[in-house]
Amino acid sequence: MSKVRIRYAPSPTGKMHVGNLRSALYEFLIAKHEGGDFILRIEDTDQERFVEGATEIIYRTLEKTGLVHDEGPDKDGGYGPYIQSERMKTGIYMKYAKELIEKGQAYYCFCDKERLASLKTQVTEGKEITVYDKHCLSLSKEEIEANLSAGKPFVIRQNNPTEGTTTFHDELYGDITVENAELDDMILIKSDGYPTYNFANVVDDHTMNITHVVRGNEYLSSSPKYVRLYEAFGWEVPIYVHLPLLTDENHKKLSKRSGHSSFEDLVEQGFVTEAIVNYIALLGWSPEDNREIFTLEELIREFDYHRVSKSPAVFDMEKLRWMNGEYIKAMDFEVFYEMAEPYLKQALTKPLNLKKIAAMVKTRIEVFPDIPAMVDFFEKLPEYDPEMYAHKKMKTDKESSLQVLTELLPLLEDWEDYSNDGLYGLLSGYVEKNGYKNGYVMWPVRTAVSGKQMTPAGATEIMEILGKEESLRRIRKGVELLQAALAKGAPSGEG
RNA sequence: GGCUCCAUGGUCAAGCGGUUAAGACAUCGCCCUUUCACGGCGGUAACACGGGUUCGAUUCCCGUUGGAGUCACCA
Repeated sequence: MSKVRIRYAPSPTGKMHVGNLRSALYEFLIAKHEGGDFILRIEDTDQERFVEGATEIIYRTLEKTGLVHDEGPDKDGGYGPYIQSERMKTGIYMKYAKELIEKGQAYYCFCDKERLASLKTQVTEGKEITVYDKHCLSLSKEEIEANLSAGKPFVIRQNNPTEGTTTFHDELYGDITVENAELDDMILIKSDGYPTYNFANVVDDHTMNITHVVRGNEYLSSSPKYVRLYEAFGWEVPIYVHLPLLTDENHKKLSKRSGHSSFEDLVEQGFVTEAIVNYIALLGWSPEDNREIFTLEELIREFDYHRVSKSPAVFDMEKLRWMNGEYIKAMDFEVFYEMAEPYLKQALTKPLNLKKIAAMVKTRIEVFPDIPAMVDFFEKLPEYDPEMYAHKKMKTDKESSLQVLTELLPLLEDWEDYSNDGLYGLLSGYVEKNGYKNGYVMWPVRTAVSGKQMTPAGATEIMEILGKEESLRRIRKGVELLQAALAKGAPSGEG
């Protein structure tokens, strides 16, 4: 059997949304699992939708995610060109279209927009479809010649039979049969001379020796038409693998048009590339065991496309966040620090020990942008409600907190060792001497030095970062706050 | 609307005739704890419905219902 060759054939129309990326991933994985080649082909036959720079985004994304191609516009493997607009210049599409005309499998069509519009039928509220009526199929050879030499614009259409059925086989979905009468005479060559996706795809896949056509299942219902093209040419039909769709939480297909997030957006939102790849690999495929965390290498080894599911999968941001958190926790600290630093600096400008703070935050975030809101209290004590001092489980209230802080203040003023260990020793000594519970003391201290309900570290760790002066300042502030609150006669906490 | 595909908890999913129907995310509770988090333990929660086939259906077949995709000189 010949070597497996699978292509990823994106259109350069903007950023790569996750559905596109998932297709590329699966195509890459199947090819590599089978020891085959992964080929990049740029499908830019729609001049109107072409977006400047989009091709670069494709290269960049494939490189970042590790989906390195064996052949492509930048890596000729003997099947070039790999960009359809360049292939067109070789005249390949027109040549094959004419071959089909010779065989009676395609025909010139000179119908203008107006006539086509008259064919439109409304099927349901807001939805119109046009089924071509084969009007130009009956044109005589003389009429065609006359039109052509008069320079009349034309397209070339596929000539599908109106009786019988066509069947094609998909590796996942099995045999799919449709009535030929359902097959529209789709356009192969547009009036601007460019081929349509439908045609270029078949010609290129054949001439580039593609063995497995792997693509989204939005193509499932039009595949019989492609199969007819292969058969019309007398070419071998490739192995088809249609992938289940990725949808949003409303179960609608992910698409650029609907503004669904692209790979680049996710990276901007603080997701790690490896986590994104890992997560989308699991959307529509599962391994034999229960494992969920995979490197690309491991995916290549495990990825058996027969285990790809047939039903669509919802892209769940929550689970991606979880997985991203797992990747962050497992990350080497230096790597993590490099990525976290900009977010730390976003909230912190004072000379603080950023590495220590980074270490605190590493196991507690899911995405990097979680960082600023978690550490901003180091920079500046936020305004806070004295009610925060009351905590049921710690058995603290405003009175007890005031007492603890007041008693602690002189001890802390005399204390010089503001290391975490030193401070913890001091505080636990105080706890022990008075027969308190840890939390009874730690809670009010932590509240005073952070002014937050939630912090990424305990009281003494925070004080170590803050230093003596700032810690004392914040505790005095806490005392003031509590005195003021109690003087107002506000009811104390539940206790 | 025609055609095509799909159908296990809120989500991702295992299961491929006989199971107490896995696991993960989310959610809830408990434990641990210098709060939260992390970690540990546990709970709630699913085979869409109706017919067959079979000794026996989540699993096979048919229908119903539901959902999705597609019906362009876009890919």
